[in-house]
Amino acid sequence: MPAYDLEVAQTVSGCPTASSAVQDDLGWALGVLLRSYLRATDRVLADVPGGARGYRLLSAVVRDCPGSQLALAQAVGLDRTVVTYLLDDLAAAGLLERQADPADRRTRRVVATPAGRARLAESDDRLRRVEQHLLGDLGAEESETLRRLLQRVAVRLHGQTGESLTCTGIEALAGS
Amino acid sequence: MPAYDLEVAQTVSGCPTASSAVQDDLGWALGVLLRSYLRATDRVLADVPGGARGYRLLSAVVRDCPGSQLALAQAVGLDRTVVTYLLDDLAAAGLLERQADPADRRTRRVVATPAGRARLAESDDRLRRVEQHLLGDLGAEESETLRRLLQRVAVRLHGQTGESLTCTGIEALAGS
DNA sequence: TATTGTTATACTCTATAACTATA
DNA sequence: TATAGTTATAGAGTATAACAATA
Repeated sequence: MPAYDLEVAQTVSGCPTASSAVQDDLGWALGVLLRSYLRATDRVLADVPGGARGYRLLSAVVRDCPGSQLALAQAVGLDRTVVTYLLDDLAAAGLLERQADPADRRTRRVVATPAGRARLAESDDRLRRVEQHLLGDLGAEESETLRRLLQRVAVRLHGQTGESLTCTGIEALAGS
Repeated sequence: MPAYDLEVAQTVSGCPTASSAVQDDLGWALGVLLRSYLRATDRVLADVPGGARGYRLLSAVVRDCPGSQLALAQAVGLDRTVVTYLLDDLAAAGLLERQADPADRRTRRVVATPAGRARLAESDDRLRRVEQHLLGDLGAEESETLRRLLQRVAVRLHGQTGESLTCTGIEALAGS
């Protein structure tokens, strides 16, 4: 994925010419798309403490059933110490609570509050709009084709890396 | 881009069910792809000092004609102080040189060495292979379709964000 | 006085390892 | 002794600002 000049074979004052056009390069397209994606999701999740990782955690709490923090950390693919920090912030914002577990007093059961569920629903909504916006002016059919192909590629890559399917796509944001 | 259960309407012990399947979600696919992309490029560029940003810089030096460090920084979208550090490492590795500019003794003209050009060529080669590997088992026709659609989307997004076309796709790595 | 490049300072993340309270 | 959660420490990375040398 080299850097590119605007034109294919532009020659500038004796310098070597660019070998590829922007239009032909997958890496460039992927880069632009992913960059836009990261920027947009970052902006959209600004009101969730911890940003993308906070969202991911909140999402897991709401959807994957509350469990211990350790189980939560593993499901989301974060270190347990990081989870502590993130939960602190999410709890301070009133989006979830740590409840005592009567069975094992070492563990804390993490439960989302109504406010947390509401915030999550809003975030989900915005994220869906972001996705639609990213695809932009593609027609319905093309859009569907792109989604399908990306899905195929992603499913295969996912199988290779052996990640937990419970994790969300935004997980990449953390660079974990 | 919510987190997902494996099944669409799996209900676990009274918890709310997951609302979407993995297969349908663009965000998830983009996340997986992005993660794989970053991992692969990171690995492939490990022998370039500064990693992806070092590569980007080296690439700009070789292809966009050597200029002042400031011009270089702007072309690549990095802070000039970071460029200083990166150039230090690239120069120490013998991939480029800082030459005095007879016209303006404040500026340094950055020029790639033969070793630098060779290293860049290798990196470009590997990056292309990475791209092909990412698309993996898509057929030739599908692969072409995906590239074309991504290209369309990317060109449009690119126009919206007003980035310099000289920048490479890997720029996303820096999270700039 | 403005500009190029460098160096220094501070701040944010992250990762590792200690610590506590239970079991 | 082992585990869940927390807190403390250290390191990398980044950003901001001060600095030296030219113009």
